[in-house]
Amino acid sequence: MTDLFHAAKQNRIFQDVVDQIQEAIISGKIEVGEKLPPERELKEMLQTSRSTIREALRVLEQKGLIEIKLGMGGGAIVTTVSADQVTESLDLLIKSQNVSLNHLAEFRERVEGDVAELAAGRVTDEDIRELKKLLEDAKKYVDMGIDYITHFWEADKKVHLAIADISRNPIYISICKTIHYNIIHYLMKYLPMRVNVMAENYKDLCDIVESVELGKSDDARNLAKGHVRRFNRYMKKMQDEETV
Amino acid sequence: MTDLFHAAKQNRIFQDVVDQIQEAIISGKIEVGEKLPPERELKEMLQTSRSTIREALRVLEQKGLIEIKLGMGGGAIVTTVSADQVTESLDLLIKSQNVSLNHLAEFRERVEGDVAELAAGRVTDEDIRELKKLLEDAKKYVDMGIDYITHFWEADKKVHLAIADISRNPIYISICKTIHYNIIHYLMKYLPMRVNVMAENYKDLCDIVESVELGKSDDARNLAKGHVRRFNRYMKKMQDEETV
DNA sequence: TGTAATAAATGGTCTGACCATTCGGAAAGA
DNA sequence: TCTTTCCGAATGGTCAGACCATTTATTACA
Repeated sequence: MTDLFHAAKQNRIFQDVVDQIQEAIISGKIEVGEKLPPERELKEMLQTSRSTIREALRVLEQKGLIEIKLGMGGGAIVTTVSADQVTESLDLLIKSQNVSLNHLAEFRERVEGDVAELAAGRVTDEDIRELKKLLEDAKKYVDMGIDYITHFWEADKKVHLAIADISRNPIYISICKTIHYNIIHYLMKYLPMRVNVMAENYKDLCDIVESVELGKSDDARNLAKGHVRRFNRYMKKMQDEETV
Repeated sequence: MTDLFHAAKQNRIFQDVVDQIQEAIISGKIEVGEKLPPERELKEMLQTSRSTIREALRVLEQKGLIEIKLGMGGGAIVTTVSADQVTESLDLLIKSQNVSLNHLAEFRERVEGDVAELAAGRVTDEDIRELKKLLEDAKKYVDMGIDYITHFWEADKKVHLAIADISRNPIYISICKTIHYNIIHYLMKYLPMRVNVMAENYKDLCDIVESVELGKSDDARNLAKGHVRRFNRYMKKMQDEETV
């Protein structure tokens, strides 16, 4: 029913099972948290075989509609659809379309700007406390020197994702996750391993957080955008030198 | 390997099969268009049972990595990953009511702005010809009146997607596709069925295309953003009235 | 030569068995 | 009586082997 996307391979029984269960979930006939009947019962209910039921469950699981637990009291539990599936498919898309660093960078500049802008308009005191804590972590790694650059990037990522959370927009949140998951590989490869890069980056983060705290949307946007852009330039430069 | 997202239910053999095949596909060891070995061979190669292989194939199929054909000469064919899976997951997310129209609208405003800006910097004469042709189509439906509003939205969508193409950034292209696929449902539901809405919209499109043609990035961005924003306001108003 | 019958390859389904994990309750011990 | 241990049932995971349905290639026949 939802699948306007696949050319309806007909006569696939498991697809019919998928459709029926998905319909039941989306329409709310089965609540989130509820358990589907065990495979052996579904088999009877739908007058089919267990293997067919299981293939259908694999599809539903991959769609993020159910989660399967082992053992007695286990089974297929209807889950709240999260952004994870969007993230995963976007991730696959990026990986297999050979999206270049430039494409990703161009996209990231704008997304991080948007997110910072939105966050500045929606931040709470609680959020600020969380951000400050994350900044402290980052600062720690800056002080510990270049050997901790990996830890620093982790902390940096956490700050960015925290800001994304503050945007309160699940689309931006999942997209930021995807970007960071994909960009880390480039960061490691192309960013110069110098202490002042860490320090510079840390300062940027502080500035962005400050604008967000003060609710200065435009500043937050521009700072975030500029921040990402500068690092994109670093990376591009390194990349170009490499290919000479 | 790609799945940092699921809590790694270990000891699931089919998951291991999924990972191995996915790795082979993403890394390019198997080219797009190539066929995977038949199930009975995979079974031997991976020292497992056919049902396990099949469950893995269901997952890969759902991920959009393979496509399965029946009969002799059929089998699992590696496909180019399209935006369809992203679209489908986002679609599910929206249906499960974790993403509201507001979230989608907020996101779209910015994305369309970005895309128009990029397009203005990269457009060719060829592109302009194509855009002008699409605008003519749209105009036709405007003139034909309110009964053709569905056709008009189709034409409108084509213009937006054409502009996305001109951005030359596959990430933006995929995301625009996803947005438009998901927003059409709201358009139908909430946009007032008045002729002047069509006319207004058409005029916006013309303005945007003109800025793109002239390479005025900032204008293009602001026009596109404003265009989307106004329609978001329309939709929000209708939605609010509905829930009173 | 062209068309129809046939065979072979391949995915789809079914059955029934056994294994692995988990949880609750029964049994054993303190 | 309370706690700990252990066993067994429920449930998902895997396996083997059979047969069906669809599609394509081949062969036979007119």
